[in-house]
Amino acid sequence: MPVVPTAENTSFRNELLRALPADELQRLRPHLVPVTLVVSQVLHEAEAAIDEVFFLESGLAFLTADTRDHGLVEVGTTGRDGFVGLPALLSPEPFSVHRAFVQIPGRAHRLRAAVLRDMAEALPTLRDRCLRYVQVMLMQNSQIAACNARHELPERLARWLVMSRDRIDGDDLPMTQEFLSAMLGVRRAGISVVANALQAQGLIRQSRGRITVLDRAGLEGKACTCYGMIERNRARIMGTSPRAADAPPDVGQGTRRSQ
Amino acid sequence: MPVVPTAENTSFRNELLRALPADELQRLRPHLVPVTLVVSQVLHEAEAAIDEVFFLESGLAFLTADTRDHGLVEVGTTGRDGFVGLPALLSPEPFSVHRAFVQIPGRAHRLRAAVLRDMAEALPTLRDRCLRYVQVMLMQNSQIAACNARHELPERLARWLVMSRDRIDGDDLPMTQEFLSAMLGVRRAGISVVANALQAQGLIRQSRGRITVLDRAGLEGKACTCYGMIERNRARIMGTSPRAADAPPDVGQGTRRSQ
DNA sequence: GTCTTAAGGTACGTTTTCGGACGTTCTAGA
DNA sequence: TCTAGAACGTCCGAAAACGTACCTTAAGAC
Repeated sequence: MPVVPTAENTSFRNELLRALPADELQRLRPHLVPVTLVVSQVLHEAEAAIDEVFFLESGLAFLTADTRDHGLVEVGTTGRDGFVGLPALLSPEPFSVHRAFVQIPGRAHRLRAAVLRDMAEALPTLRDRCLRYVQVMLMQNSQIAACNARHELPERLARWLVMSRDRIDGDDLPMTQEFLSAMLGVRRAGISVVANALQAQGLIRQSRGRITVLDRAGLEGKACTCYGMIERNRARIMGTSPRAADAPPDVGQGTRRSQ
Repeated sequence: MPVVPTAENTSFRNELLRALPADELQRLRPHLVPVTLVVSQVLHEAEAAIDEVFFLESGLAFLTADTRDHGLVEVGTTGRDGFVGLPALLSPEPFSVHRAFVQIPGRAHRLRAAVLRDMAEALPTLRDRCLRYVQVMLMQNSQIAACNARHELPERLARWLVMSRDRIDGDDLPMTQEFLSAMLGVRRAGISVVANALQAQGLIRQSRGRITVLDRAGLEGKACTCYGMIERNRARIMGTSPRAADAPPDVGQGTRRSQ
């Protein structure tokens, strides 16, 4: 995704922060605290107040909803394409419905929720990018809802792997079958069978607690249509080009930045 | 449904509008166009621009996501507890990912998307209430995603009926089994079996194209935990009391707010 | 090197839902 | 009043996923 680096934004890899003009970044920067994200770190506990939000630079975080009787299920994924702590933008006493935790370690910029709220008030581009990301998450959540209701495990797993792979550097996904089964809301044994099928086709390679994507395009071919829906809509909402390997050079939507 | 809108009867039934102070309402009112919502009316087409948003006064609208290969699935429900057209608040060229349509006829106030955007800029309470509702939809979407992945049809249908019932006047839900099956993403035959079981237990009564809730509390008892999660979180986000049967007083037909 | 344990492969019967079909009943319109 | 079609109840075999269990294997601790 070629974004021309300027003197101000070169240090950021987060896609929301990279989109900010120099003056906004200057206002925001003093409040950003660089932090390291470690595996299993909980960014927000479910049904707890949100004091700080996180703009990811690398690594991957998952949001899970609780069913009470049947464990947690993944409802959203955030990498450096967004930030964790959407409610900070949406209400004055923000609290997280979901549990947000780190699965793939990395770095982030931490920011007090109240500061983000104030800053979004003052900085139009920041607000625009963040609210667009809210819309992305709305879309992602609901597509996952439809996907969970309609599509079968092989397609869902493939979609999930591609989406995760898209949001990180490299092809290694450090996650166990146990973890995948929890995220998709199925049995571990089911993941085992499907993952072996994908491996037999040469699309992934499994080792213990790690899955390596060998053929991203092939894997995308196995994924359900939801992958394409999510990526296309995400690109349209954010005003960027889709990630898909075979994507045509999409004629930019309104607020396409120069490149 | 004879509602007589006298010139003085300007009080709103929409919960977002009811929460506005007099001055904000006065600013907003000239832009509100009262409209009638008829069955099957499409408020927003999927993947199309949003020109107008709708604050429902009565009736019920559903949002559906498209799976491409397996039809539409319900991902959200809006009655007079909210408004249809969230993206109007989130981006300058709003477009709807979902198809939004009317299932239960009623009335609404129509508003140009651009006007809502401008008004939300100027009117703090309006913005607050609407953004809170965005958070409610985020929460609702993701709980439905988890529910679709984990819970079985009987519980999901019960939840769905109670949630719909909560958002309208009375106990009659004008919808066919065919429709219900599409919303929940299952076969019609499955709905038939489960609905008959609920009827045998005296919780609902079915006629052609209509389901009457006979025992709301009993039906809630059959619903999965997601009902409680959604209602509790909705109340917390909006700052109102939960709708549940055992809730404290001030809950009659929906949540009454005084200003 | 050994030991411990988490991670993963596989198998069993069972339950749920599927896809499809057919017949019945009610309702709207000719 | 009659009729076509929508709405619904029911049934079938098939497929998917379930819950559970047992065993093997690899990685890390000592």
